[in-house]
This record gives sequence, structure tokens and C-alpha cells, in this order.
Amino acid sequence: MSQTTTNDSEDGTLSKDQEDSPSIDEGSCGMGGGSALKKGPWTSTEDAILVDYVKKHGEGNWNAVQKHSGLSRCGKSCRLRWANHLRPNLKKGAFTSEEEKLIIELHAKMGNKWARMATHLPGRTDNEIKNYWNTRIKRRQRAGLPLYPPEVSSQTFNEDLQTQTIGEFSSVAAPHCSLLQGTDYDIPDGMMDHLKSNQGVLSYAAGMPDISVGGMLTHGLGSSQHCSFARPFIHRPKRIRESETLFPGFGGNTGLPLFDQFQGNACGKISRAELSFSYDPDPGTRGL
DNA sequence: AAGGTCGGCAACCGCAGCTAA
DNA sequence: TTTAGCTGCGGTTGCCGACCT
Repeated sequence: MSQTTTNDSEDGTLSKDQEDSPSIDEGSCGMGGGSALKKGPWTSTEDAILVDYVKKHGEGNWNAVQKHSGLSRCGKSCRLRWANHLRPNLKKGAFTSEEEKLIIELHAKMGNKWARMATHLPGRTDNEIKNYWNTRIKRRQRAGLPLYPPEVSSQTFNEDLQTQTIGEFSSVAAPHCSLLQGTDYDIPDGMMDHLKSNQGVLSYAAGMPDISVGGMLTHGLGSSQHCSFARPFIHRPKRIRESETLFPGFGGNTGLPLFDQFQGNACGKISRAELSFSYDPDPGTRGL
């Protein structure tokens, strides 16, 4: 939209911006290469080179793109550009209401698993979904609205309970969740206090009127819904970062387990038929 | 009209998982 | 078994146009 993604000259020749590019980085992207790598917006010339390269060699082996095509872009940058903008069958434009419903539904189920969510939205990229969601969070926070419509919260919760009851992924979930389903969850007092004090601003909790943070903990964290909420407490560097986002100031070193695996299992079961809730993606803010 | 703020988007960064040597 | 390279993912930042005051 606003961003110029192809900012070279009309005739497609190498424009000035390719020479004095927004920024030249000496071997960033993790891997050095010695040669200066360009950063910033892609030009249509670069796009063409990348498309041509992928046509000839296929996707993957992104680091070879720089070597073989002469593009001054690191492999990561090429992969991202291809995945988000050049890949065929990409759907452009605003999300349809169906897609919005699906995103909300999926996020309620799996949390910030953008890539996984993208697999349920053909033609959409994880980046698009992530951007959409982040914007949505901002809007809803500003409007003081819950993140999820109540229908989504309770529906998702019930589905997951059902799912678990019939043992759809119990073989995977059990080892993790059993740790949480005992009577003594062993939640440190300080942590509990922190959770309570943050409840008002917890985006997840805010969207779950029936499942307050306290309720989550006393209710049993066995469902995938709960487990995904439990993720912020996971003892793992990456998750700690996440936890700091959701629970500022809380370090997350509680030794609670990781649920990503069975989340993935649970996530694959969503069908369009489930989207029966009445919903407004952003009540009161759509017309912003 | 000018300045400030917001919304939307593209792209970068750092980390983790996977795999081949 | 270890290690280095590659890839993918999620978080974050910066840019720019639109809108508001």
C-alpha cells in the first residue's frame, strides 16, 4: 500500500536507488560473504532477477541466489521477498470477512503461530496475517475490547475439551499436560500475583471472559487452548521472550513444559464448518 | 497549511530446528 | 557426536500515506 516496494525507474533499468541503495550491509544476514549486501526495499529489477532465478532453479538454496544471479541480497532476504511478494498464487488486497473469521478462530486455537495459520489461508503469508493481527490488537486495545469475540473463546474452549476427551491427540498431549493437571500446579505466589495484576491487560485473558487467568490455572491447563496460554511460562529462551511480551517482568523460569507439538496436531483439525459464530472482526473500529 | 498521530505494510534481526559433512 | 550451514519462524522496526487537530 503505502510502501514503495518497487522504487526503481520506470524503464526498469538499474536506477539510482540500486546504486545508492537505502543501505548496504557488509555480510549481514548471519552469513558473511564478503561482498556488500543490499538492504531495504526491493526494486522491480531485483524482483525480476529473483523471479527469473527461481524459475530456472526452483525454490530453496537461497544463499546460492546471490552467487548465481548477482543479486546483492542475502538468502534470507531473497526467501522473504519470494515468499511474501513474488510467489505465484499470492492473494493480494484486504482480508475477506471469511478470512478474518478464520484468522481469529485460528489465533484463538494456536496463538502466534503465523506460519501455521498461513497454511489455512491459501494465498496469504504469515507476514500478512501477523501484520493484520498486530494491527487488530492495537485497535482492540485502544477500544478496550476483548481480543476474541466471546463466541470464539467459548467455542474454541469447548472444541478443545471435546477434542481432548475423545483422545484425538491425547497420546501427544498427555505427557505434557499431565504435568499440569495435578492438583498442585505449583504456581509461585509471585507469579500468580503478577498474573492477576496483569489480567486487565492480558490480551489473551481479556478475550476469554469464561477463562480468566486464575480460572485457567485452577481449571486445569490440559486443553490445547489452555496449553497455548501456558506457553508464556515455558522454560526456554525463545519462549521467555514471548513471555515477557505477554507478562512483562515475568521471567518465565517455572519449568513448565512445551506444548507446541500437540498444538500443531490440534490446529490441523479446523474446518470451515466451525465458523458458525456471529462475529464482528472489529466492532466499533471497522470504520476507523 | 503545517505538524502530529495512526494505520498498514515491508523488511530486518535473532533464534531455533534440521541436516549433511 | 559434533559442528557449520541453511532454512523457517516470530518479533520488531522503520517507512510512508492518510487522517486529524
